[in-house]
Amino acid sequence: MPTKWINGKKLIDIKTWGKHLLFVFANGTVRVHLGLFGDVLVNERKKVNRSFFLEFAKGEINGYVVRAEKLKSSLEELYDWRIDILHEEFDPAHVKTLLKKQAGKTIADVLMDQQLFSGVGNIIRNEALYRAGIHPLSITGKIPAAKINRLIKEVVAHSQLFYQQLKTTGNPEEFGVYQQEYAADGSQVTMKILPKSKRKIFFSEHRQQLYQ
DNA sequence: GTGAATGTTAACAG
DNA sequence: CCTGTTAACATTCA
Repeated sequence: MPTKWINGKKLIDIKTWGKHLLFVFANGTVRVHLGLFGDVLVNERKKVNRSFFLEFAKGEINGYVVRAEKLKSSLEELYDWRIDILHEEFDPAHVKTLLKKQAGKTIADVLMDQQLFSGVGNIIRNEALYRAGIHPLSITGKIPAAKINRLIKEVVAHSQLFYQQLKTTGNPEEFGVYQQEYAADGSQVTMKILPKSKRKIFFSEHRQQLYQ
């Protein structure tokens, strides 16, 4: 990534939007995405080459196996914080209006759509659906409103929990359904590989209702 | 050594 | 042109 434009500029702010990590400078913003294997370390280095770094008078930020690029437009233009599941501006009502346009898709696909639920990944998808009692292959438009409300609540609650666990212990606690043989309630877990994304979904036939 | 894993996107096929 | 599929990226752990 060309970094000349940052040289000598002051880092004003660090923001996040879903899985995007944003370093804000007066003359532009750098977006860093960790993908599957990425790491960002502060005042620490690994042996392998950094794919991104910021060096300050005191201290440095190092990115490994990350994609970094300068944003082509302003933050306001690119990011709507009403759909960022960990942001204070997260707006369930707004998300629900967006959901109406996705009525025909499965809820598993919709949950991973970063333009609806920015920040949801495969673990949170599986865990939130289990907690909400919704089968991942349910058709979004067929799910009762109360269940959708519950799901949105669980998405936020689980991502907050996940974040706290990673922050304190560095590891997620035991999952309720993800990569489990038996779910938290003791019921048998089924695993399926989604056709398009090839990602694995885990669910309990017993506890998660299929709406179709 | 093998395979799979918290993700996204470019390239390609039809 | 639109939709869907595959490959690529490159690391760590079991």
